Amino acid sequence: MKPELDSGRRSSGRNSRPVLPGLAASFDTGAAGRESFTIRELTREFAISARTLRFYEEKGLIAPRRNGQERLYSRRDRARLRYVLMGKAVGFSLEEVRQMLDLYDLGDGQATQLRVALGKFTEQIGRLRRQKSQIERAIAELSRASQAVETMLAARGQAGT
Amino acid sequence: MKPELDSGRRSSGRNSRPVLPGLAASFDTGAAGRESFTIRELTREFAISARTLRFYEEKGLIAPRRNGQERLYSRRDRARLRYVLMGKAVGFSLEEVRQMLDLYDLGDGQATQLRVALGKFTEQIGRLRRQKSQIERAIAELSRASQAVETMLAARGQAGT
DNA sequence: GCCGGGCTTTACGTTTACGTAAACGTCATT
DNA sequence: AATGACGTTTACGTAAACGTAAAGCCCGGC
Repeated sequence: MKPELDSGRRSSGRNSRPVLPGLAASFDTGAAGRESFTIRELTREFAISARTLRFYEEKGLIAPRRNGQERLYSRRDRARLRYVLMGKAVGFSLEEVRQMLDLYDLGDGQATQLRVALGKFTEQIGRLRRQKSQIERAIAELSRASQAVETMLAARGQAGT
Repeated sequence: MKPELDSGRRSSGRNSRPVLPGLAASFDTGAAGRESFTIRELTREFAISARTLRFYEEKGLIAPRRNGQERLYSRRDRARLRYVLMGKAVGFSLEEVRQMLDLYDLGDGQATQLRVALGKFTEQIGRLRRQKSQIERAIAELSRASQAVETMLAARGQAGT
């Protein structure tokens, strides 16, 4: 299954300043002050399930520290999460997002990493454009079909009169 | 997994007269003359695998008669297949296509059936439009991000000089 | 002492549309 | 008899991103 375009409905006030790599992370808008967050807080802020957060952790996307058993998310974890959600929203798979995050972690903001990310963005834009034109074709096709059916129905109506 | 928009690359000459319900089926263009087809012939004509054809049969989309063990596809089967592929191409799931085909089979071209199909078309157009605008948002987002990264790279370049 | 919440882990289930063996039958060649 | 090419059936595997139990730990409250 290809990564489904996320509906992009985040609920973080109006603070979401979407950009992406080494950008969203550094700006770290919203929820100022807070030092760490519980899993519930994040589920509420981003409107995702706890399962989802654990799943992301399992996939190596986020790595909150523990207070005994409990997960404690730092602001950095939260930033990464936002990055993940934004990545999803623009159609990246979690795996792709992970790769970019990993790169980003290596040496902060190195040119190479920026270029890699840029490449991925460009690629993704291409994929999206192709998808878009497919969708446009499909819409055109369906519109034609609808027209045809409507015509048929009209004919029936006439005949029935 | 949501039904992925098919690439829509059928190879049936230039004869594909796409419309859809009770239309494509009746026109039955191309490959004139032939009375029945083997599984291989259809795989070649429509560029799909034999597995796919058997799968469609398993799902109740096509029901070729048998010559012993061998499947023999009639022109009607072939028309249904084309309908299925076109349905896929505009984003319907096989299940949805099956429903429409079933309807169509009941009483040929009844107004009710046409209306049902029309409803599905309209719905699907709506879904596609929503997808399209999501994609447009994603593209815009990614373009912005690319711009930002390029700017950063440019800054690096400058700094390095 | 028990109840309700919230946290945890492990692990199987879901969806869609096939791919991919495995294993065998049937002809026509070679 | 062996090799291909084509056909068949049964049935498990795959991808992506979680959902959904099931079962247990720990805490405050009544």
